[in-house]
Amino acid sequence: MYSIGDLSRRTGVKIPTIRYYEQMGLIAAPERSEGNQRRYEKRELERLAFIRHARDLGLSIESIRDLLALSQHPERPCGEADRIAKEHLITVREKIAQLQKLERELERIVACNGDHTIGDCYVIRALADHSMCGTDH
Amino acid sequence: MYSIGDLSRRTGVKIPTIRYYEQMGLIAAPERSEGNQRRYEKRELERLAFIRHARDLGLSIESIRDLLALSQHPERPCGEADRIAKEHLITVREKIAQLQKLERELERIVACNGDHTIGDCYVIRALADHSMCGTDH
DNA sequence: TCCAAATCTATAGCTTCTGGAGCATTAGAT
DNA sequence: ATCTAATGCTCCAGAAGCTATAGATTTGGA
Repeated sequence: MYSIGDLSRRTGVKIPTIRYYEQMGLIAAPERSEGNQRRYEKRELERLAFIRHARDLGLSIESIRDLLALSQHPERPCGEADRIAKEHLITVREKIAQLQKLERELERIVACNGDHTIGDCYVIRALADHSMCGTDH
Repeated sequence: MYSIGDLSRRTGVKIPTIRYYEQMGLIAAPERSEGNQRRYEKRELERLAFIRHARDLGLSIESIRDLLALSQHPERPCGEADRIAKEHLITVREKIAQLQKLERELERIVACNGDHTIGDCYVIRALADHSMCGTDH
């Protein structure tokens, strides 16, 4: 039996976050001690670790809910789980591409060395005038 | 004189967002028409375009507030503006690196082709068992 | 037994918007 | 001048995913 604090330490999920996940229905409401404190079993530790890992990978609460539901049915085909992961991979790749565009833009903007005044600062001017951009965004 | 709708069309910032920026103090409360509608000048159009551009580059409202304050003082040295942009570039690069780690992880996980069952699905197992990961996160 | 640490509930706040309800104003056509 | 469709107003709630606070209670160890 783990207290909520134990669970938090073992999974790295903060205590209020565990309670939040319970509220969101990602984990079931656990048994309570005589004094009404949450008491968890190993099963719930594993489930929370699963959630933590998926969150670390950037999956949304919604996707995780779906994956957890799927994992309750080991006999079903896994195409759906595969689809969720693949879809997420696509969004991750899009995000990377987007950020790399920003990186290039910022690199150009930051080329100013800070030894002059705001009046002719490239950072400020570049932000004020979109037409100075190299890429579209 | 622009109405809020004009401003929105010209800058690509949605109307409620413009009102939100006003509330947040990024743009000043403009003049009003007799009937209490917002009426903007070119100055405010430019300021909003600046904000839009900076947001597109991912700068926080706080950073933008600072940059706008700086731009009011063209005679001051621009080291601070430079610092804000450089700092942002660093966080962008960190985000990219983080996402690339996730990309590699997801690529490995997704290698499953969806033609079997949940019971032995690599997606599900990889999420359940952190030790299957190639990288730390 | 006593006390500090942990936990409880309920609620509000964070960030950056976005959307809706219900009503008022405006611009353009007639 | 009048009508009407589009636009604007304020206020409030919600989205995502937590985080923090307050004030009360429970727990575990000395």
